[in-house]
Amino acid sequence: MTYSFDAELTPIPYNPDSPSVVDLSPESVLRFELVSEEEVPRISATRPSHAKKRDAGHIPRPPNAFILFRSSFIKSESVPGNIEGNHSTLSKIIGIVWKTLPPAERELWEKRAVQAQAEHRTRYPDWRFRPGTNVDAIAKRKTKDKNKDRPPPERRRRNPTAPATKSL
DNA sequence: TAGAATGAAAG
DNA sequence: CTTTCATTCTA
Repeated sequence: MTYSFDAELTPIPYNPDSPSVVDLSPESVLRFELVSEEEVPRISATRPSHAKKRDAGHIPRPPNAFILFRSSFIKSESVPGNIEGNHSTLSKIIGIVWKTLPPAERELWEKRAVQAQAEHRTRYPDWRFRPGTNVDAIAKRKTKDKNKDRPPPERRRRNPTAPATKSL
């Protein structure tokens, strides 16, 4: 058996001080930043994360490759706000772009996600993804428990893959 | 074991 | 609202 491996499999230069693995990302170009001290009160390490009002100290999950890509995409101002400032639509577009991304780039983002995970894990070694620890989730759970007899309305997400009456 | 669900960004 | 991915949870 002869397996052929790509000789250009990027050895991943693990440099603690080297932020970029491959200068293929737009961030590498984002070297200058016009940050007005006036505009920046003292955000310190407080992440903008406005996803949901969480108690201070809530540790957000590490971003996925897609999330990183989307953030970079929007940050890159690829789509001027005057064209579309709605992230809902942007997400759709970026989603398509993501699908059209070349495998190489996709892997690149994946590696970035892995790095983010590693960093996150280093910062919060004991952190763990715990879905259902939020009040919202708990409330939903209770609701489900009450209505556990009746299946919830089909969620408009993903495709149901028709179970095809699975008789057990 | 496999599917469901939640959570992440962000304006 | 919307995306995809990852991790967790439940049946």
